[in-house]
Amino acid sequence: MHKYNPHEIEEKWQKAWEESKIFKVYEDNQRPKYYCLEMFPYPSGRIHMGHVRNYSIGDVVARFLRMRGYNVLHPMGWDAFGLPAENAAIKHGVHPAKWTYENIEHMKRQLKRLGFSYDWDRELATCDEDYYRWEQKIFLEMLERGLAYKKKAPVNWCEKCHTVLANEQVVGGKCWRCESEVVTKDLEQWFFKITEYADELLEGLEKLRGKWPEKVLVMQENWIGRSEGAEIEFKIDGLDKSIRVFTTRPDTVFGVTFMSLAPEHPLVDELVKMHPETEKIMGEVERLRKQPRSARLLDEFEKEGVFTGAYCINPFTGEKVPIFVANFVLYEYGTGAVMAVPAHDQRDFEFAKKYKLPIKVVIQPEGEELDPETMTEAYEGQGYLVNSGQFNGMFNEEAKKAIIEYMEDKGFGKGTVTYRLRDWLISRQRYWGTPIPVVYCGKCGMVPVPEEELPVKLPKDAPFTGTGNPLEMVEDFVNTTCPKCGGPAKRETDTMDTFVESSWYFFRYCSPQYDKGPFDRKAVDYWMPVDQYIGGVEHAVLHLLYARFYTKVLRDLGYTNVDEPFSALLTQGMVLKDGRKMSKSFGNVVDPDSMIEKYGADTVRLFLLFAAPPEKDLEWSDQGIDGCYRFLNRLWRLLTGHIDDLRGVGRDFDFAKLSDAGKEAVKRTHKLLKKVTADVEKFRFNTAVAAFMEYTNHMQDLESCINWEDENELRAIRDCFEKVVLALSPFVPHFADEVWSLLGNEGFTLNERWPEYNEEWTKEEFITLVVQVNGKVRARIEAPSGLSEEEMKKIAVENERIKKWIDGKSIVKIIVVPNKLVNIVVR
RNA sequence: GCCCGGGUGGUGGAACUGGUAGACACAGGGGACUUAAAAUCCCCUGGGCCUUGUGCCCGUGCGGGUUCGAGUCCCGCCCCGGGCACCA
Repeated sequence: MHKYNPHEIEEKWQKAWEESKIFKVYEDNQRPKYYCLEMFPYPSGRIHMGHVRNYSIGDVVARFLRMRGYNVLHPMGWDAFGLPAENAAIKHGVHPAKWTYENIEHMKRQLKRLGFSYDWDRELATCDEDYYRWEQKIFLEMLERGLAYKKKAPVNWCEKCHTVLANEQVVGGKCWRCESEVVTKDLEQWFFKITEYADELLEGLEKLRGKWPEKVLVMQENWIGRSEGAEIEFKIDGLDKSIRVFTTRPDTVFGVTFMSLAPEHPLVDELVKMHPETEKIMGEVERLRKQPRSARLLDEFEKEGVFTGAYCINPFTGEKVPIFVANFVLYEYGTGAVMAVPAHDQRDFEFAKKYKLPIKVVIQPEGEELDPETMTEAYEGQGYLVNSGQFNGMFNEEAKKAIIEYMEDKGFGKGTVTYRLRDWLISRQRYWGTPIPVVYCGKCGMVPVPEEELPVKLPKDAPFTGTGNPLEMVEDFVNTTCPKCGGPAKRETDTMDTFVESSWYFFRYCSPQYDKGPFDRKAVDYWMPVDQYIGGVEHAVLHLLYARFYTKVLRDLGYTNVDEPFSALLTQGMVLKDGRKMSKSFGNVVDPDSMIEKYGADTVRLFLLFAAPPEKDLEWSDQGIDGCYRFLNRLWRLLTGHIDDLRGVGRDFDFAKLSDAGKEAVKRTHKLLKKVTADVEKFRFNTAVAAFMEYTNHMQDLESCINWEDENELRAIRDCFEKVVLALSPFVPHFADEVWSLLGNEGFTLNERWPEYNEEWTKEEFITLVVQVNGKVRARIEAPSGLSEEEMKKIAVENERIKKWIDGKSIVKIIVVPNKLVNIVVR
């Protein structure tokens, strides 16, 4: 008898799979397609446990569906552009490309050691010219359509690193890398017009309800932040201009007592000139403008404002309203101007108290009299309008509509919708990214690089000094000729945010070598959308929103008719050690390689599937994985213990002629198959693995009772074991293929059909009849299954132990749950 | 503050649609085998009580409620995790 030797068999089967190209897939209209995708990794150097968990889950799904007759696309690749590569270049002098490709090499070997069923012929790296050239082409088309544009915008800028930082790279107002203060700078930056799709991105979420985690849907909803309201124009007193405000509470417009403008608002300079002490006020405004944006966005940051000296006119009341500049007003949101109603907005209330501005109540709640003199906070609830002219007495929700209608009629306002979502800033002043394919000509201005000149390649050599954008310093790259006039021109040196690459890689997988466009329409029509996407919840908004947006853009550019890329989403939890995320700094990293070394890949995969349901965080346990290894050894001994007897016999057997133990074994097997099938369908891998363990325990008990001399019995057991092995295949594929072959079979379990179970044999002959008296369990009785209600009642009532509880009492009623339970209600 | 999750033994987690709470595993205790150890196998393992039984009582964050019956449904709290947050 062979001992379970994971390393030997894993190496053997991985080689066999590779040689037979078992994971290669093609479009095939004869079979239903299934696109199973896991988020591709950043090639940071080594695979970590989080990846192994993610990909183990994906592999079960892919292998299961393939065995169920689907044509499964299961690709893998590399999200290969990004800052760590450039940091490595700065720190160790390795070229980002060398660093990245070496990491890919290593991580690919690690993934292969884990036995995942990827079609490696579809592998892609986003830093390949063949990949990013198509991204440049799509960019040009977006530019043409106005979906990509350049504008001056306030951004986070680190003086020391001489580069723009994304919001998430600003930690507590400081640069995450050099810890120097981040300032706000107005810079020309490239944006994608994601706001144009705000409504569609919001509505699209409805289609995904039930198939994406609710949490992710809600996060995207919040992020998009649609709010309905109105825009109202306030004329400036003594100036032929007006201020437009956005408000969600047009019903409170009669309560406006001042106006707040964002410091960046373009009218501010002009208004301040109306103040007698222009210079002093301008100084104050400048001070507010210099407050870092990141700090201004914090809740605790002190709210302050400056009176501009100017007034505007409330179009409803004709009242003069003072105009303030306030640091809490965001220029990017709404119109950058807010009508302040201190009685009904807490922020305005606090501001009014601070600067001693009037408070005017215009909404009265029922059964309560609001008095501006005694109010301690704003009343933001509903009520009836007062002090509001012809709208007095109206319920405020009604008044919203009436006031909007009135304004639209008179032409100084309208109902409108605003979003929190901003356009996507995609410029990065970094080397290791996709170059933005435009040039600047002194004569022609900004000129797109013609398509036939793509790709705009990253220059191989660039100085990685740690300051400034290396691309700017490569003369050969920067200096070029204008495609329009042939004159001297400068290249754009910004590269694209790496989230752009990950926004369409799933399309590229469908035809990764296609050289006539980003992807082959036919292949995409066949494979897309992704049927099951699996990855970490940390991408709930960023990547998953960008990818949805980009898909809609590709659709509108005519590349596809898919408008939601991921039909279903599973967000797996993190892998923790000692209750926290694994990290080098905390020294609690468990290295997958060392675990594979110790137990083999199958054990590692099995533990990650068993230790927690996929969507929950998983606590790594050295003892836990040990338990999984012991289980596989026990299972191995069970399945191979009589292998020489089993190998020679057929599979057809006569159930009726089996021994009791044989019958029991067959029934256990079919019940197991039923349970595992149902669990895998629902992604409940942890309970599926538990079912295998339970099965193994029971079969060990039966082992000595089974008649190993009887041919019919042997045939039955062989059939059972083969079915079990097939069901194990998605979980522990090397183990399964080895036992499959020891049982005398050719080929791979992955090419076999998922085992069917016989419903007849999953039925219990006997049940435990639970008898309750007044809802408390008082007896458990072994009884044949399928009894009628009357028979169950009879058994219950006549039971000795039950009699004790019901004698001398009157039975009020008896509730029967067929095949399960009887509850006798007595008084 | 708002919005999502979640709270079950010493631990990770089970429990279909309201019907036996604690499957499976880990840890712990006891035993078998062994000169010994490892490996393996067997038994016990939520708390309490006594009359040691096929026993009784309590027990799924807390307090109420609905129901013959609640971990599961409803109401009100507490705690933990995550997300958003001066968004007008």
